[in-house]
Amino acid sequence: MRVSRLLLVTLRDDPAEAEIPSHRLLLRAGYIRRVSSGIYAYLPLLWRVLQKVSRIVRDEMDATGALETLLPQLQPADLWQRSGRWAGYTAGEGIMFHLHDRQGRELGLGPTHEEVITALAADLLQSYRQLPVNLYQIQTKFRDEIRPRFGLMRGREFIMKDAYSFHADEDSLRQTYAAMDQAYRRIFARCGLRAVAVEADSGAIGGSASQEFMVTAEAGEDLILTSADGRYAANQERAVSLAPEARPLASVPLAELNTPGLASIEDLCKVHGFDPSQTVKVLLLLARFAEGRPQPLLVCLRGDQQLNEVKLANAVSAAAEPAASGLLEIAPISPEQLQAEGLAPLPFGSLGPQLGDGVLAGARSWHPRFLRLADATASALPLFVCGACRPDTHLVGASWSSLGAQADWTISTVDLRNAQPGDACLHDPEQRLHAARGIEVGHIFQLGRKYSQALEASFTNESGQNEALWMGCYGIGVSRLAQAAVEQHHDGQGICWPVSIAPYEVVVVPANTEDPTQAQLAESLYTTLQEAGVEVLLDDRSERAGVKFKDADLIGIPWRVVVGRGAAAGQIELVERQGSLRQDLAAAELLTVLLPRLEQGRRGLAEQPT
RNA sequence: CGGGAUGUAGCGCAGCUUGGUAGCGCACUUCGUUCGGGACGAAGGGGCCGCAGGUUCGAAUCCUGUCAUCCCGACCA
Repeated sequence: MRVSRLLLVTLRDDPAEAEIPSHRLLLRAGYIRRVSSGIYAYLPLLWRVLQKVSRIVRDEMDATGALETLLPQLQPADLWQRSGRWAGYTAGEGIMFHLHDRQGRELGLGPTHEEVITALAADLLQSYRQLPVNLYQIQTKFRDEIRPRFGLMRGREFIMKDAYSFHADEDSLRQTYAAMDQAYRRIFARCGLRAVAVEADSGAIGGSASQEFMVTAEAGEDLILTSADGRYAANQERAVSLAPEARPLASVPLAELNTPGLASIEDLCKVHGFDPSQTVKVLLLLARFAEGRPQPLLVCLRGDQQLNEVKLANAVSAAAEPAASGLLEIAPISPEQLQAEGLAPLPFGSLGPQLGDGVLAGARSWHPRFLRLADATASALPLFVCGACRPDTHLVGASWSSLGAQADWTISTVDLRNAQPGDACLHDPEQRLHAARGIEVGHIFQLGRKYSQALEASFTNESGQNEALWMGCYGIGVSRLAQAAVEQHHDGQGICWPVSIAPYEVVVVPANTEDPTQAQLAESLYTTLQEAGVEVLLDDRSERAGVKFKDADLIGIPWRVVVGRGAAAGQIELVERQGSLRQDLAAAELLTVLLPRLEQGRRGLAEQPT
């Protein structure tokens, strides 16, 4: 391709709307244009990148025996009602774009495809003989993100590869899950990305085991915690660790402490000389559901620990009354909300675990009893400091039994704390957790039978019995991956694409187009490279050399062939975008020198074939 | 949705405090010189000052409303 015909529009200044390097560079180098918040046009250069990523994804998926398909983006509401996800995905902070057709029927724009594929499986899959089967597609997904961000990183419209596998039993599911794990590692390696697999929360998708693939980069939205020995890696949402030991509280009889104006753990400890690990803090929250009444929560944590909201949401979903389903949100209870419910004000700065359900009596819409949860670090404290449930008063030397646990109320112990960098690991307390930031580019799930049961997708097993299908699902954010690659591979001059996903592999730059010798040699090398199967650009623009070099660096073409002063003597210069290689050589030797290196680059970080 | 910020030419910005009818750099067009790391000179073209009301003889500038975009939080590939 000739650069003069490429519609290459590069910007000299950083666009004000972009914050992180990859977003800035994709805009500056002419890869994307914003059409609306979270909605981008993929310009020709980016489309080539996306196609290359897709090709690698296809290649590896096909190699596992998965079948490519293409499912509708416009999906009927009733499918989602049957799976129980319509309300959660459309009401409140739901992310599904939805609309009515001319008949008044409700439709959603597919944010994911479990419902469609499962309905299809129910139709197509009858016998264990057809199993296992794994279907995948690469298409645009629509999600009305609460906050679109960072260009392609979190768009409202984005390209995703999603795969769904169906199995006769859990063991078969585990095998395909493992095969996907391996395929994903190869995909990211072939794309030239350093990615790490971490244990993950399953989120709204549901199911049991799940694993995320993170491209490590400063701008990543996720915090990942890993052990130095590499045996443990998890998203902080999910990570478990050993909390630091609590400082023991001197054994004193239960006593009240006057604490005017001390409404935070920090102030309380500062004034009275306690350590935060000697205190129990109590959070009052309200869980709202798609179905069922709001549930007040009383959550206890050791004073030095932080609440993990994902763990809390999972615990609440598991423990909520049967009538409640589709957890929408959990938020702190405010004095205004209490008033709206017709309830008396509560002493928020000095709450204790012993706060009785009586304070909820007469609530207009809420469940009249607290769901009481305590983190294990709080439950394990023999003696602690906590609020007395009266303004400006705390208790010293409290214990769970002295407060009346088991008698007037019970509290469930669950893991609710955030694991922190520096915490000891469970698998080996000598190992500490280290933090890194990551961009989630892939996520694989063992779904189990959640969707197949809801949508009645069953098959006949070997003994003639009908059984619900076992399912797995496996996603890769293709457009996000492209931007993640830029985030991981750039420098002060621009993008440094890995060869395997670069829009073009080589750019031939005649330093001076006016010089016929240079122009002719450049043309001839351009042809030679094309004939050798190389994806090559010829920068035939009548720009000065500096402009062409700057643009080549900015758009990140991995190899540059400069045809300059040495052209008359048949000498050219070969420059690698990333790294330091820069060598003069005879034009006739170009293929001999370049092709082996290109071939290596095309494999990305994947192992050499043996 | 809560908190913060910004909307002036394709991009980056100034002008707004103190109202007088819009400017700079880059990009674009033409000509000339230049030609290995974003050249120089000359001459041009391009603006509903986000939008709508209001105040005023007069509004980019003051007031009110509204829309859009970005950042921090909840969501996720």
